[in-house]
Amino acid sequence: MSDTRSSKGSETEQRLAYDFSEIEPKWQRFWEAEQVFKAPEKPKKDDKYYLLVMFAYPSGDIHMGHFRNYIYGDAIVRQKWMQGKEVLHPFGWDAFGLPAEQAAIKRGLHPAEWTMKNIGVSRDTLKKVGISFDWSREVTTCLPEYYRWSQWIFLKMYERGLAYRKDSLVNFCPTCNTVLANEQVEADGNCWRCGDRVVKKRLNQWFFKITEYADRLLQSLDELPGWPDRLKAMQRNWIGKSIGCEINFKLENSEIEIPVFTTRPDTIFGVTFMAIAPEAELLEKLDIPADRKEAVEQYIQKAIAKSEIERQAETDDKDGVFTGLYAINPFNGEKVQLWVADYVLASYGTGVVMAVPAHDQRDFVFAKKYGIPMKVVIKPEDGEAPNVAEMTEAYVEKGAMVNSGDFDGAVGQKAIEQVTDFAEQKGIGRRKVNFKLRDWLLSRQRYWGTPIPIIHCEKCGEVQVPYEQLPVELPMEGVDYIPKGRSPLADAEAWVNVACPKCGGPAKRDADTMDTFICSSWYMLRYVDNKNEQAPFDVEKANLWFPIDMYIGGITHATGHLIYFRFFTKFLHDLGMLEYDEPAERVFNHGMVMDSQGVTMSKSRGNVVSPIELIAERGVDVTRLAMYFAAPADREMPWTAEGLVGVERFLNKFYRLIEGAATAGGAIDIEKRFDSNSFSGEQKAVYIRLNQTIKKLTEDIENLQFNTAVAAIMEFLGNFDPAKIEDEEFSRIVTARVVQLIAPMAPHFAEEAWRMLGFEGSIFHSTWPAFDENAVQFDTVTVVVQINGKVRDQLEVDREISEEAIKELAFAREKVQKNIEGREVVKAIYVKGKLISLVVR
RNA sequence: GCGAACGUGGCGGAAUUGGUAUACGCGCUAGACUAAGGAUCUAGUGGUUGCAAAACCGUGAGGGUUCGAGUCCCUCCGUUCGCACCA
Repeated sequence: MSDTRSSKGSETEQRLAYDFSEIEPKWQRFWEAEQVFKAPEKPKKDDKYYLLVMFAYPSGDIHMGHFRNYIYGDAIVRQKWMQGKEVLHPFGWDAFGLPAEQAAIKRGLHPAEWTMKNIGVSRDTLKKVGISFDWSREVTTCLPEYYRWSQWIFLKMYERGLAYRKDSLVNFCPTCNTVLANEQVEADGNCWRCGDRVVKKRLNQWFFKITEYADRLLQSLDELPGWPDRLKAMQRNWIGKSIGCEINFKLENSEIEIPVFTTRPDTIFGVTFMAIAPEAELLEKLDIPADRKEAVEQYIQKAIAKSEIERQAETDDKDGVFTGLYAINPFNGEKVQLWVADYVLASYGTGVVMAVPAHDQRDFVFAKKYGIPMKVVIKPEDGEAPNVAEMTEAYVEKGAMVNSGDFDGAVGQKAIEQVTDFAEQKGIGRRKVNFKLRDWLLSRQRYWGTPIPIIHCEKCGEVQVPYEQLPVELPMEGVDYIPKGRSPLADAEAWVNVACPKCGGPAKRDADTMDTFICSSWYMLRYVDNKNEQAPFDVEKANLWFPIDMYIGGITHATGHLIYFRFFTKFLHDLGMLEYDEPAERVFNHGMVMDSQGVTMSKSRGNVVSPIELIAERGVDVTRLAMYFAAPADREMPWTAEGLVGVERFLNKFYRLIEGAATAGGAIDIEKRFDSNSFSGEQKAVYIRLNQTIKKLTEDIENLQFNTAVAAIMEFLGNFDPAKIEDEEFSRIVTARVVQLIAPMAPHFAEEAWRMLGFEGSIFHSTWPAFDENAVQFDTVTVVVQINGKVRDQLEVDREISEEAIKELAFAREKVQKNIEGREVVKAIYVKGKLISLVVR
């Protein structure tokens, strides 16, 4: 055995039996030089495997969370290579956006400089940790060769009316000086980046009409069995489909119509007031009586000034103000008060609700507070109608209609249909589907993003930049990009002033940039053809590689990126550029890395563990194995350095085993077939255990159950002692097989071992071991004997023993006799190969 | 409030889906080898009782179904995550 107590200095005694600091870089260089992980241009459709990990935001160096994410994908693709698949495993950088810009400004650097520097550092690190990315496919979204095609897709959307501008009340972060998408406002109403309070502002902004795809985005979820249920549930919730009815009320003494959306048209006769959102545009059309005007205006101003957070905190306490106006219920001609109330959302439905306090809890609370009457119009099907005076909460269940004229007696869903039919016949309403999903606000008044390829001409209006003029490059010089509340590009005179592509007259470029989530909505397609200068990607190549077989990333993107990239995919499918209209067959959300106390790692808490330091100290493979082993891949992982100890010991043992097998000399014929009938007892046991382990590893890696995969190898080697086996060749083949099994998870170690055992070429071009289906079970099994549910004895029997024979054996046992003595056996159940259950009385 | 997931030794976690609970690893205890051990090897390690054989208890709590429940059903308790006035 070699002396391993060398080099590393006095502090860090080397723990491994081999010098990882020499071995690991050596194999990394080998993989790069031999292009071991280079994806083919055009794979064979049936043999391709596209594994995507979410690309990185280059905000510094990679951290433990990235590392965890990437080693999971890495193990899978390494196994796929060995299983003969043609693999695409690319990586890139989500390089535009606010965080980079802010970080750069803070350091007095240009965002491009800061970003490219971080990309360089992170790429180096990823190479040092030996992740098997095909670097020739690298994509960087802030480079013109990439964002040119983001602009191209934008224009395609624009041409189809899916990208449009409108005045809109938008989320605006005063600190970041920009508008935000709904998805970028945290649940508490604060900005996702700076955490400060978001306010509403009416601005002219660009939107993607993602709502046009709402139904398809929802429906396809049912056809994605490989997506986690939790994720699909979150998306369904976010899209939020409601089927209902739009009913037109009329303003009293006026031709103004007040449409409302309701999912409960069967409660129409119970409407006792209407409520309109403070921000609703309809409000501007109303002629508020003079004596109410001041009160109403004050209320509106107060409500709009309130942040989302305040309004959401008030779900129990609703307030509003009476407008002095009345609306007419088209079903019964009743006159009801029209209120302004901030519990009504301007952005959902029509911004007005018909309030039915007896049957809606919110309306109930509001009516109670302001003494507005209530009217019961629904009763339990087999019960009495609730008494208004005694109600402490709204009766929201469906039931039978009462006090509803000709509709009395109609029940549940049928009642809803009848009322809706009536409304449609009379032309006072119509069926309507509403979604919670809103159109995607995509423009940003910031510098560091993809310029929007639109030109505003005084004469021609909005004109698209001709395709041949793409990309509209983001100017690197001459822009003061420090945020001032309006687009920095608007002040870049040399850039913004252009000739109109249509009339040649004076015009200005649109000075907004695109939300970064646009860059990440189609990057998975650029990877298939990242150097294409004619199109975003080649259609044939995309169809060969798509769909993504496995997409790994955090759940944090559930209702953002993971919806957007589905939207883009469907759009490109509609353009005829993709056969598939869903991007990914399987999605896997890995858990987060926590510190040893179970607290999220963060710079501000100072509990961050650096993967770079860790691998420098203990080696990549040890760190990887410790992470695979520490917790199931989809769960939070509390990181402790103790976890490294076990895998270090294990790798040392394994290394010694390989040294032994290597010194035995001679070439190994790893495909040699054995006649298991000629095996000695111990040899046969090893053979069966090996086959069990191969089966386990084959399945566990495919299913991302790495913790049990590592355990299975440990268990196998714990029971494997070549000294007990006479057939030296057999032992060496077994050793080589186990090296193959661990290769996806400890790749450097495995390459080294592979070479030591006399093989040539990369182990990842060797063939993943097949298991012998006939040799995964032992001939004898342990059958336990339960008496009244308690285990009393166990028998070692032939696997195929008959039920009669084993019962006879069982009853003959002393321990069994002792326990059934003097009692009657009323039942005897035999579960093959597992147990006998006796019931005695 | 709604939705989802989870709760197993001192710790991280296993359990072929209803069939020997605690695999694998950490830690701990004892022993071996040593000048030495923070190296390595061997054995042990859920709890209680017992010299032992063995018995009883045991997967958040309580109940149920079953020959048999960590696993299925019901009622609670707790933790985590997501959504949150969507009419």
